[in-house]
Amino acid sequence: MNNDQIAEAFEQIAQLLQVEDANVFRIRSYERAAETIRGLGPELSDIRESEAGLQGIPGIGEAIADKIEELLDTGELSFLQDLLDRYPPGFLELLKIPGLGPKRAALVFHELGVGSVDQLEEACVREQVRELKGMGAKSEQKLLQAIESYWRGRERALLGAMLPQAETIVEFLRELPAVISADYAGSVRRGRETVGDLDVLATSDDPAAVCKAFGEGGLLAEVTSAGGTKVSGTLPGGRQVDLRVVAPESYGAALVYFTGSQQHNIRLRERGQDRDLKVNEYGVFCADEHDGDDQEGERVAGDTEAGVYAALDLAWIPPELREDRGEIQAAAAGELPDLIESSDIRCDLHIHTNWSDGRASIAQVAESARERGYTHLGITDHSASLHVAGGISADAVRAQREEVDALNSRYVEQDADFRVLLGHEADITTDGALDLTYEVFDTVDFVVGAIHQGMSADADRMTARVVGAIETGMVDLIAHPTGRVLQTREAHGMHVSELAGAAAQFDVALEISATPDRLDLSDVHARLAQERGAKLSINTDAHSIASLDFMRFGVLTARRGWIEAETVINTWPLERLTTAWLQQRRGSSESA
DNA sequence: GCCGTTTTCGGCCCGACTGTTTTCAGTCG
Repeated sequence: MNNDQIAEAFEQIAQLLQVEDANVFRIRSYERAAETIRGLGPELSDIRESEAGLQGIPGIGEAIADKIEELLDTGELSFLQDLLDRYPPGFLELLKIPGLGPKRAALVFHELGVGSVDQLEEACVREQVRELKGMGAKSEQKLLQAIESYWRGRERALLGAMLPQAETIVEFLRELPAVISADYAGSVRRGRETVGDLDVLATSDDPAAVCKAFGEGGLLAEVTSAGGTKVSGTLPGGRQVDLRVVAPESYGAALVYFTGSQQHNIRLRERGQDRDLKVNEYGVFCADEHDGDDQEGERVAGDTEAGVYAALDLAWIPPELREDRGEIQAAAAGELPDLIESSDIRCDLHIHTNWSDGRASIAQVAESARERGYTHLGITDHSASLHVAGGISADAVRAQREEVDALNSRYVEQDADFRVLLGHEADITTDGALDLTYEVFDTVDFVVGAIHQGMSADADRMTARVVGAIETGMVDLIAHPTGRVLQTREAHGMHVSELAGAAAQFDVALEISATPDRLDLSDVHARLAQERGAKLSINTDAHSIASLDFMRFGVLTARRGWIEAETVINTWPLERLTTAWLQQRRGSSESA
């Protein structure tokens, strides 16, 4: 079992214990364990064998460690199975309906026998739910609406789809007269690869006016809840949006609170408690000494995020790191990473042109890259064996070479600070061979290795294929290393730790594909790779001009992985990339 | 269930909004 599967088991335990009305702190322990495990780079099976062991992981004690061992050894967990056996198979899905939490799920199950979303819908239509204690006609109606939008929206959406929408909403808010400032927060601001709903924050001296204007502004298909400082609703696509409005002096505290993550916020508030400070979305306050007195203590911070963190003796923590994955300890010790920024990116090294399955010409792509402020660019069309993507022959590669050389000559004549590199995306075939002739290898400036076929093989075989390609010394960069496609295809089992080790040893870069439905390596895997000493490369894998804009999603993913600019070859000046790295690598592979 | 050089027991983040309520539980983030 891999880490995600084990985390999933603990999430299910937490949910079922909530339904069973268990101790809330016991539930929190399982939730925290699940999130911690999702954020781990190394596999639990490896950690178990290490010196520190499973209980060396924060939030993992004896009981949970035992359960991890059982899962690793048997693939099953009797404790979870016993819980699951008490409910019908579709029961956990019920908890995904907004407005139906664990208490009401237990209620409809025990009173009405409802054990799935379908059955809940039926019970609402039959007006049975309104008869239950604490429920009424209105809650029944809300549940029906929630079910409908659940069917429409399903699960989480891709960051690539939601970030532009968040920006649109923020623009709208900023134009309202009553709004002083507005920003998006939540998981979009943290750059998570998928997003459940949008969280937006505004400051104003007249919050009620902002809430009213937002609710009536036409952006929302439906308003589900509206108060004086908070509005919730759904976008036309069914996606939920929450707006919160606070006074300017609370802006920083509200931004921290609303950006999360939940676990990060809990850590901050605990840290506040240690210092006799109360942290909430309005600010940081001296904890009140007097019993039974509701008066708030003196405000010590709140208008800026940096002030809030400073009050807790912490450096400001970039939003992408706020996942309770060690960032608070790092901030306390002054050891936060110097994260890569979009402005550090000088090139995109994985781009398809109309020589294979891309839409634009080399010259068009190059011009577009120049406009984006890049100083160089790598063209990488598919190798011959990838017929479905119009893979190109050795003759075609030679013709590309001539075209690229001619283009570069023009840049030299124009005294332009821009060059095109000719790369080649060589397929790693099902038998582990590299679809690359020496002729092509000698013609191009660099080679990207990638798996596009035979992805159902097991983890050992998949890893061996890619490591084998790395060991040829003919590959400079591994594209979308684990092969996952978000919400479509699971990562093929790949031992990323082993892969990163080989990449570090042979000085091969691993890609963070910036394509929104890939983001592969993931944040967690990228962090692991950097820790193992591997170089990384952030690329769009663009097949059109517009897709060059995906770069920022790759940068966000890298930042979530604690990646510094130095690790990423796209931040290096051209000379360093070509002379100091590519040519040196090729020299060493030829002499080997 | 986890955690701790003040603690191995007794703590564990904080607030808004809704609907069904005569004062608050449930849900959400």
